[in-house]
Amino acid sequence: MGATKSDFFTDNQNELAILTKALGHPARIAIIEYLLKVNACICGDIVNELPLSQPTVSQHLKELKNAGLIKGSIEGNAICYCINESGFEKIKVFFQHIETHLEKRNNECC
Amino acid sequence: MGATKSDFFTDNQNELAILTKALGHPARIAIIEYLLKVNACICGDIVNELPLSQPTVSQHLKELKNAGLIKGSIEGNAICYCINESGFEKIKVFFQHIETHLEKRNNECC
DNA sequence: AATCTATATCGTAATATTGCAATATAAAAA
DNA sequence: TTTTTATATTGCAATATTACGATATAGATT
Repeated sequence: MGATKSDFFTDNQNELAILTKALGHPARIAIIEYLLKVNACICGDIVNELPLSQPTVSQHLKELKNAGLIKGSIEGNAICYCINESGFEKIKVFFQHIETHLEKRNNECC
Repeated sequence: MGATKSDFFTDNQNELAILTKALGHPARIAIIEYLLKVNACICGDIVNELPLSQPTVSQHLKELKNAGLIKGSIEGNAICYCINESGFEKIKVFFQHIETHLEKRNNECC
């Protein structure tokens, strides 16, 4: 027990959960917001920006990258990070789906 | 160690993290999708729909409710659950913010 | 009142996440 | 080549999440 029963859910449900879970931490929201502001930066910039140690920031970056929300490219001895649009595109589709449903039914809730 | 340093982030960052974190599990994505489909239902319906026990479903519903993504109203001895639009509205604003930024900068990434 | 139905809560085990010091890796600069 | 700079990885402790059996709660039904 304790492990998520991913096998019993659809690929789409698991994929969406991975994306939203990756956003489910204030540090990672802050990283995304920072990347939106500066467009691209290196890990050290984020370490200076956030109240977290370098290993912790590196770990959060790894999670965002694994989820497909950011991408990093080697730039000399540093790594340049930026938003990965395709990850956000998938979430966008999900929320558009929600929007459509909510607009149709006029909040005729229980 | 181990606890999230919420105090060091903005209210908005923490709020967004709570909302996205609540969506960060395939069972909870499945619950939201089911609620979109049927508009409103009781806990037992979701238990029949998902491969999870009643206590586990009840716990997931509680998390979605605490995050502000669903709401429940007492209906006899059952509880009727449905989508809470205001929660999704907040996430929508965040993603619109992202959209705007990504459109401006023409993916001139590193 | 006794029973049924529907949910919530408690307790607990398994697992995952968060955070950081210490250390490893690897390219750049001296 | 030694040192500096930038990032990743390892190891570990604290905490949180996931899941469910057992049980509690509370309204409906008989």
